[in-house]
Amino acid sequence: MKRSQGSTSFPVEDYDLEATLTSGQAFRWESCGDAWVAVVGTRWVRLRQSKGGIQAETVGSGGDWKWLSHYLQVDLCLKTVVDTFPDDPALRAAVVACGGLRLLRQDPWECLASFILSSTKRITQIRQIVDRLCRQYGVPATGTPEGVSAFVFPTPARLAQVSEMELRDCRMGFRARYLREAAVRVAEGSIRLDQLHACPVEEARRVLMEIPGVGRKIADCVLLFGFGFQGAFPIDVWIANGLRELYFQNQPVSLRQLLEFSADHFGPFAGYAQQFLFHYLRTGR
DNA sequence: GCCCAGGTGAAGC
DNA sequence: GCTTCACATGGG
Repeated sequence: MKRSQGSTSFPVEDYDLEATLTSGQAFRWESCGDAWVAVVGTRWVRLRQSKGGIQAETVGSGGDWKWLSHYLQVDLCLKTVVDTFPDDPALRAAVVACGGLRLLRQDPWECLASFILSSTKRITQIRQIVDRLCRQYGVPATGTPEGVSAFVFPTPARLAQVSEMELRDCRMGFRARYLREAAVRVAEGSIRLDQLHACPVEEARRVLMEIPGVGRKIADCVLLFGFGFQGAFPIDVWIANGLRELYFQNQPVSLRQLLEFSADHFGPFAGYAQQFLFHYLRTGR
C-alpha cells in the first residue's frame, strides 16, 4: 500500500537549521546526509535547509503543518530579537558567529524529562539515553516512510509504570529516580505542566523546582525551550565560565551574582542571548 | 586508565 | 549563604 508523501516549505530568513538543531536544546535530531531527521510530537519529520527557508517532509500530514511551524518558530523575526540585545563585545561576537541560531518550542514534558537526564552528561550521551528511552518505552511515530522505524518520546503515564531499575537499563544512572518521580507527579496530576504557560515565570519555575532532580538550571531550560519564557537564562558550566571570562575578567564570581547579572543585563530575550553565547562558547571560537 | 560532563541535594561550616 | 561531595556512565 502506497501512502501519499507530504512535504512543505517554510520561507524564513535568518534560520540556521544545523546550528539550531545541534545547539544542545533538543536531543533527538540526527544528521542524514544533507537532511535532519527526528520525531516531533508524535510525527516523524525530515528537514532540509533550502535557499529561502526550510523544507519539511513527513508522510500523510494532511496539509496542516502548524505543529511544525510552531516547533521551529519560523514566524519569529530574529532581527527584532537581536535588536533588543545589549551592545557588548561578547554578545556581538556570539551573534556574528552564530547568525541564524534559533530557539525551538518543544513539548514541555519531553523537555523536562530530557533535561532531567542531562545533568553531568555530555550532549552526545544525553542523546544516547533519550534514544534508548524512546525505543524502549515510546510508541511508534506516525508519518514514517516505509522501512523506517521511529518512536515517540514516552508519555509521563507510560514512564510512571516503569520501575527505577528498568529505567536504569537505559543507562541513565542516578537520574532514573528523578525521571520516574517526575513522570509519576505529572501523570497523577500533582504537577500540571499544561497550567504553567499561564503562570508568571517565577511561579512556573517554583513549581518545576519542586520536582526532585530539577534545580534552577534545569527549570530554566524547561521554561525557555519548552514553555517559551524568553527571559529565562539557564546557567550551566559553559555559560557560568563564559560569563566570568567575557564579562568579569575571570574573577571568581558566584552563581548567585551571575544570575543577578544575567537578569538585568540581557533584556527581554535573555534566553536567546544565552543560546547565542552557549553555542558560541562551545563551537564558535 | 583518567578525566569530566548543558546539575542537584545533602551535609558540613 | 558558600563549599564540598556523592551520584552512574561512557566518550575522548
